[in-house]
Amino acid sequence: MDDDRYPLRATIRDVAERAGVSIGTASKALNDNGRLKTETRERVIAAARELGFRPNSLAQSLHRTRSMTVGVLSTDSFGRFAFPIIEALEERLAKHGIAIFMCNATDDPAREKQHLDQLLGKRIDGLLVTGRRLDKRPPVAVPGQSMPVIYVFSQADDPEALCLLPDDYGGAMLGVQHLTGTGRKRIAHITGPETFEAVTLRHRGYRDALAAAGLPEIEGYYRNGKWSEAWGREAVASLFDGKAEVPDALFCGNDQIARGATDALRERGVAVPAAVAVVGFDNWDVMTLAARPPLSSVDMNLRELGQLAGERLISMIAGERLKGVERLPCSLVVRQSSDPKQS
Amino acid sequence: MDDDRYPLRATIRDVAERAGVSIGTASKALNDNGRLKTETRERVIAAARELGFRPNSLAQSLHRTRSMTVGVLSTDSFGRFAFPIIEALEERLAKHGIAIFMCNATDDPAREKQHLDQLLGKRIDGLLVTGRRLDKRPPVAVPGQSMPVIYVFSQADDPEALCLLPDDYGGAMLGVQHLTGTGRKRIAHITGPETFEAVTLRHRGYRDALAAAGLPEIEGYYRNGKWSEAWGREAVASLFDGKAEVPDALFCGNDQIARGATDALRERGVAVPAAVAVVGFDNWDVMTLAARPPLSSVDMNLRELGQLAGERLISMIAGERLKGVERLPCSLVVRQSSDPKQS
DNA sequence: TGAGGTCAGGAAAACCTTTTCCTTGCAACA
DNA sequence: TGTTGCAAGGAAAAGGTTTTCCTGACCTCA
Repeated sequence: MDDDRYPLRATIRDVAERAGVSIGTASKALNDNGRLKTETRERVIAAARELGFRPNSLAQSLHRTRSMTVGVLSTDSFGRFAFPIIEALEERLAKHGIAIFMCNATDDPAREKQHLDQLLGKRIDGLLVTGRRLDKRPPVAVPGQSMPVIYVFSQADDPEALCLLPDDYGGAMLGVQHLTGTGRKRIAHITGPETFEAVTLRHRGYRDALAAAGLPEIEGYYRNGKWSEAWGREAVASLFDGKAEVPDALFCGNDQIARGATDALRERGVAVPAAVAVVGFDNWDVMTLAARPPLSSVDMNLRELGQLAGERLISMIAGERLKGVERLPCSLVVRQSSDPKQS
Repeated sequence: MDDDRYPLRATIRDVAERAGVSIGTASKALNDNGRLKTETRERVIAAARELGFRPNSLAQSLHRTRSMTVGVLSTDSFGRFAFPIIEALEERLAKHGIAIFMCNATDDPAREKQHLDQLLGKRIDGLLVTGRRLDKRPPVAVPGQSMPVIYVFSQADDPEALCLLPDDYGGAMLGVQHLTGTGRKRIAHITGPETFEAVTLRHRGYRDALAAAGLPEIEGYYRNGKWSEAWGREAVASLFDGKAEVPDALFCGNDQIARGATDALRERGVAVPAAVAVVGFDNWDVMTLAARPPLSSVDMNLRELGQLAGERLISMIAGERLKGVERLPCSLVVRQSSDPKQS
């Protein structure tokens, strides 16, 4: 073990020495500041390169008042939804030289506080909170407006907060309008538990889209259950078995339900999409592409949501004050389960 | 916008002033160092609390030579596999007060270099590289042993590097032994493309387990294809349709293949597990629990892998030198697809 | 009375950069 | 010749914290 330890890094003092200038001058040369002869500037830059000098951003941050880091606090052990968001966010911020601290506090307020303390100590320039959207969460306890906070795919119980969400209502409209527009008249909605705000919003979208198409709501065609394939199969059983009149389309609350429903239909010998069209929600390829036939689905554009969060965060760090709920439009991806012409 | 900007944070100087001591003394009081009267110590601590003081960890890091941060560089846009690993790692490191910078460089060397530069500037204490394991990746270019690097779920083409991987060979043995142990004689292996090292390792495990049980390898029972449900269905078709002798068990390279296979068997009226047992790989609940019947599967213990990575990284930061390939055992989760007695 | 010891806390260097303000040298101008 | 003006670069403060070393004050023992 001796002293073959990891060696020390070159500092600007080493660079200055090697270039034969003062450290102030070296700094100016490297940052393209001050009044220097081009020759001097180049000499410093060469010295820096030769030494593999890389400025210590801790020291820089200490001086400037920006750390060029933000925190991402994820409740809901960064699942399938948080991932694309965070990935897009990271990509967006990296372009501005901002790095992200990743923290996970699975609905444990104590761990959340601990993480928050740590992040505050690291002087992050902003904070992004994400997590499952069951209901409004208590706002993060950052001391007295000390930094911008954005909630993404998560809603804070605080009118001053900025929350970025997918437009569940509009997404549902989109899905159902696609079905009404292709001639479906008896559209059922099989979805998750009503404890999710998204469920009630999508339900509203469903109803409004039916109304807009002049279609009646049919008794028993709105079904709440779990977010699982098993529930999709079960719902199909209760909607179809022994019924004289059956749906000609299913709008499902997520792709797992949609897939379960599709499987159940196929096993009953009901043709999809000929007899019944199916549209899911989430556009999760693992489900939509593996289903037979592949599923049409509403896409929440989570990557766009993450990018938007990045932009908003940058604006707020620059001083802008933003608040309220902003909803990003969903889009519809049509596949064979609702349109036989798709390949 | 005026001056309702985000206010300044209290520094240790404010704390010292309020407690009527020098800043050195304040520091000692807060860090439980030096020789101080208990009364003084408590006065400082009280002052700190009243001001909501939180030490600036940038300044601390500047002084100590540890930043208490590590970088996570993920090629493979942190997919399903990287997630549990990173989550467990984060949890493990958080206990030691170490935060992680999350970077994503989807197989783009330029972005990787850019991220690396940024991380080096931030003086991370260590680096963890993760990503899809197709083949050995070129080692990360950290200048001259400047910090510990660990590859997890990824293998570097460098004998000096430490690589942490699941024991694919042992995992396959485990799965196949379970099948031979429950009386299966004709076990096929349906798996992914041979470009993955994991595929060849698992294949070896499969063969050795057969040999250990005194079973012959059967011509055509090892099948390479894609990692998809569709391939699982297709493989079953070619193994069963029009064949006089068929397998009595399928060991699949991942859960998607296993699920596709199970679906195909059911649709042919082949009873699972009565006539054919199925075992998957990955233990991905989205697949294993939704399949009918639920799938037995080999679990790579990715969370444990992440924890292990955290421990190793901490050791290496403390000065220990580690290298070589370390493989973590897999475990088997038995469900109905291979054992009718399971619920 | 003085030498030495302990206790409590202060002063200042160190960590690495950036930036503001100064100094020096030299040319141009009256 | 003396005054300006400018170019080039140095000195030092600042940013927040930790740590080493130092100073007094008080006590003990000879």
